[in-house]
Amino acid sequence: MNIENDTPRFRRYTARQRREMLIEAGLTCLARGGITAFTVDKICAEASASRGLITHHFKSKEGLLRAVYAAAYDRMLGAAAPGRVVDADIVEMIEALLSDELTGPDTLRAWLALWGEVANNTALRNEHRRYYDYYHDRVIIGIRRAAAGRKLAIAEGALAIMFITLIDGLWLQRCIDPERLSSQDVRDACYNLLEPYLGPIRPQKG
Amino acid sequence: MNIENDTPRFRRYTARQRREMLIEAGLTCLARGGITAFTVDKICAEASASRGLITHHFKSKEGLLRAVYAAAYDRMLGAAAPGRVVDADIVEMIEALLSDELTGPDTLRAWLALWGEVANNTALRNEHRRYYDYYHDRVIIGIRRAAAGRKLAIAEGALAIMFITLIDGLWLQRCIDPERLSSQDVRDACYNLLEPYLGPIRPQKG
DNA sequence: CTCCTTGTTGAATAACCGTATTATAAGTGC
DNA sequence: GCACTTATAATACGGTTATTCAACAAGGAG
Repeated sequence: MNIENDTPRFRRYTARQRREMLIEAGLTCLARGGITAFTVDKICAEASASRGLITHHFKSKEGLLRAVYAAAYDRMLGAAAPGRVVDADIVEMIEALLSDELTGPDTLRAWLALWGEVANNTALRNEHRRYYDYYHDRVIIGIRRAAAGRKLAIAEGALAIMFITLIDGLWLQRCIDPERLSSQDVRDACYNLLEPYLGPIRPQKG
Repeated sequence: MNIENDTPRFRRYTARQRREMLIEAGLTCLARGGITAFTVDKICAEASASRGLITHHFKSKEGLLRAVYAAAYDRMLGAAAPGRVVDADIVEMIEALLSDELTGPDTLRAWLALWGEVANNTALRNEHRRYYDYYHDRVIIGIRRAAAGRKLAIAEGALAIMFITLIDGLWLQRCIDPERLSSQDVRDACYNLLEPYLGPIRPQKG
């Protein structure tokens, strides 16, 4: 039939490209309406793809969700841990974890939806633990360096737990009600937590 | 017809009783499977009620969700703020906020699901703000009392934000992965946060 | 130009969703 | 014991869900 139509009916991407498109669309849907909006129809519409593709590339919707979770964590760790914070400076780590890139409302809403799934999905929780361990280790390294040559009045591990927990809480609050905490409040909280134990680390203004 | 059957076909509760049964069932479903499991069918099955009752008593499923959120917050504040902590002792407040009653896995999973909805539902967010303001005020009172007669090196409001945020983060982490943080880790984090600013407040063992 | 792999489409399906509606009966006031 | 209110049950309905599957076509290999 449509021999005369010279525009192809669809674009054929590589498997890798299409997977990334679907993951990105999944994150967008999570940010837009939580796990309720993480729907085959909505995701495929967002990605301009047909319904069958999620099954084809990820075996199931659940498979896509796992890939989305891994991608979200990779972005967070990519911004906060390796590369640009390769020498694990705790101040750089704080600034990275509080950067607009990681704390935009859409990103945080997606995280909140994913956390909810981790709490209810054993397979996802195992994935979570691997990533969390890596994150935790990076923070400890940063704290250890910042405290170099000084005697800490607290175990590094305990301080790392407090720091990570505070970051999580800050993200959660900014997610639930973005207008509540200013970005200055958020930074102050981080430094106020660490400085009693690490001494002054707050970067000078200007 | 069934005149001979002397056991009534159903029990007729007061509106107040039935509402509480449905709210309780709603919380159970949220804890069991997140917002995805907050379903008319599942809730009514859990409450041993028929499907029409949610509409009848709450006008809509959304109405029940609002009631569930209010009930969850009332329980939290009831345990942590008034009555038993009427004189706003910060240590009692910490112990109440970390009590098994408030930090059981089911309770926390329900909270996580509710937070996800608050982030996506404007009507719920307004409700949230009212409760949160009250909670925040109680914490500030507790901090002010603990610091009585001493000069704080930090604003009460800033410390209250840090404290509330840390509690939120602790709940979140225990919710995502309950085996991660021991209850001792959780208590230590709270006291480690406050003591640099308030001085020793940790209760002695035994 | 032809074959073949595989990314893609979209209809079909069965299960489930929330709500509206109707009939019923339990409890209350009289 | 009668009438009335309303909590309850049960069904029906339109919409949405995830998944399956057969047909299709894009693009590379030869």
